[in-house]
Amino acid sequence: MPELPEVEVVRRGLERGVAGRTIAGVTVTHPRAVRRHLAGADDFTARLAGRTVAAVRRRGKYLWLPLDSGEALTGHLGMSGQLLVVPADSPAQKHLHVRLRFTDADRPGARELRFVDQRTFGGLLVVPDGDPVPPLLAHIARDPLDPAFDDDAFVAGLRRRRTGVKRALLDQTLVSGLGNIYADETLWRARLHGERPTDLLTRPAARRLLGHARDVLTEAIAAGGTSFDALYVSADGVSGLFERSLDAYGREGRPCRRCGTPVRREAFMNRSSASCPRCQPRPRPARR
DNA sequence: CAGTGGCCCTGTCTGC
DNA sequence: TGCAGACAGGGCCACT
Repeated sequence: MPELPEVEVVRRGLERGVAGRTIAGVTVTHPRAVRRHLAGADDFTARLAGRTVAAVRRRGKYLWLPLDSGEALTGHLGMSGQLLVVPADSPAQKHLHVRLRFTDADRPGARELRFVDQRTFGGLLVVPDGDPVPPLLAHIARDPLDPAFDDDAFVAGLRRRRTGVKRALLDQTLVSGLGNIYADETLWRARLHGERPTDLLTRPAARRLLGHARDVLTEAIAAGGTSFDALYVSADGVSGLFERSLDAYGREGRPCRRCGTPVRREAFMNRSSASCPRCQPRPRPARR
């Protein structure tokens, strides 16, 4: 479940592995992987051949590779997507969908870029680049680790909404990078139930919430991300170690690390939320 | 217009 | 043993 920390770890791996290299050719073996490239797989391939990767950038959970053509190879990992930099002669992964070979492919030990995705929620496409982001991503808010993130605008935007705080944290147009794991972790640290109404949060509480989000994202990056299974690995195939630091997510029934009360699990938006019943009491039903 | 819910996918696990 | 169903869930879009 790649969220900001996992995507950032992948970005760093790609920066080391493919920045500055020139694409020799591309093979799409599963058309669904490029379904968001509306002009089709052939057009996708044609726009990449011969282009040099200038950099590797990220906003929220999106990655993009600016090219020397003024376009950008853009990708989202969805739930199970992987971008791997592996030896060009290594065996194909089970769910290998796209391969990018580089112009140094004839050199011994040459590595290529592979997009592997079991659940096919992720995908790649080529779009016009832009500053600070491709227009395609203009609706994605900055993430809390972005130096240009506007804390005051976040606090105001959060309190202006009329919804639950977890929904707001997951809304990538308000703040990007958080998914179910890090939203639950942020709420646990902030001692807030996810259904607390956003418009009733005080400014200091909203600011503390943001601080906790920043902390958990930063710590998770340092740990290499969270890997529950083999579905998330870095570009070099390494699993992250943050799972052992999780306080809420995936800890249903186990004692809260703060107060010992068993962590609860509740249905939420066709998925689930984990929280401490004592540290994070449900809001009173009566409101307004 | 903001908020909400459905849908897309496949592998793994659980229950009957 | 086998099969059906639940579950994992980010982003987009339709609907209210």
